[in-house]
Amino acid sequence: MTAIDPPVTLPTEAIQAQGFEKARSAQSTAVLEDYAELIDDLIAAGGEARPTDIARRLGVSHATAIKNIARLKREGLATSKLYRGVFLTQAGQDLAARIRCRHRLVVDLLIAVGVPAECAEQDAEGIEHHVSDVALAAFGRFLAASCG
Amino acid sequence: MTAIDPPVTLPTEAIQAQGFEKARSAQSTAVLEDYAELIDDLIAAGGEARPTDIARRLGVSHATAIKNIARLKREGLATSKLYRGVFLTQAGQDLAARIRCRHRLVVDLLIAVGVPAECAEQDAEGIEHHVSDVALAAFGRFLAASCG
DNA sequence: TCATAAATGTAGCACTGGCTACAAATTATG
DNA sequence: CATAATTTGTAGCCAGTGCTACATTTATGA
Repeated sequence: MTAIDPPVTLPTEAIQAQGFEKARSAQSTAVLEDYAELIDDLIAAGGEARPTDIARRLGVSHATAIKNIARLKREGLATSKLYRGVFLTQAGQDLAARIRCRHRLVVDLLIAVGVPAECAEQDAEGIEHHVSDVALAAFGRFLAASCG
Repeated sequence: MTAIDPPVTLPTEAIQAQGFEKARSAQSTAVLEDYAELIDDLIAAGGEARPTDIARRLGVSHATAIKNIARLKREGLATSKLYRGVFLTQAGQDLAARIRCRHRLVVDLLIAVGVPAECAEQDAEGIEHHVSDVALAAFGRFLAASCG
């Protein structure tokens, strides 16, 4: 294996900091995005999104799920009443739609460059929150060109 | 714009939870990885890595940088003495090398599918921590095939 | 119906990673 | 050399996201 040398010259501090800042900012909304998309999926698949199901699908405790659902409500993305299921507001549904689109494109691109499907699906879960609109557009063009 | 329907059937809870779990786990090490790579770069470029420079390049306060450097030391990835620069242990250097390799591959792949270079560089900062070894290998094969 | 199970919600804790403000040390400068 | 500026470090705060443990409500079934 060939060693990879560090760059002799670094990017400017401002440019580099901008990249890290974007990554941190993306991370802070990643949870909201995951929940919105999952709730939308659950409602579409079974008519309801219950905290326990959400928790199981995310692999967290139900208490954690409820706490994050509360944040969704604070941000105006979801609604719920005591001991009832969770629903998305219009803003929440819009967000879910954007995220789903993003998710599909990322998965398709990964598969197009040779990543096994199951792996693509799992990696996309972490990657999708960090793909900018510019990159996303490029993904779309690449896929259109490569597979019609 | 065509609407994208949610999937009628969802993946099993276990599989889906696994993807989210991987993303969370990747995130928890992302900070360590960023610091290790940056420290390595700074030392290579200028012979030393000072907390203030690290902070500026990451776009955080120096206090935050110092706190995270402390975590690097706790995890055995870096060393430093009072009022001296930061250095990487062998483990830290190994980590930095892996991350750099990963970073390069991600940037190259993004560029290969049509993402503008500056955008690729910034998006990679968030994406790189979520690319599995399997996907990384696929990236390498794709790049080798597409541009020799 | 009433007891039990399941689901939902609440409270409190830990860790991470931001921040500002202040203190100490080092470096630069007049 | 003494003072000022920079750098480094510390302390304390907040928000986010996990967790367990306990309380409450709803659903199930004997």
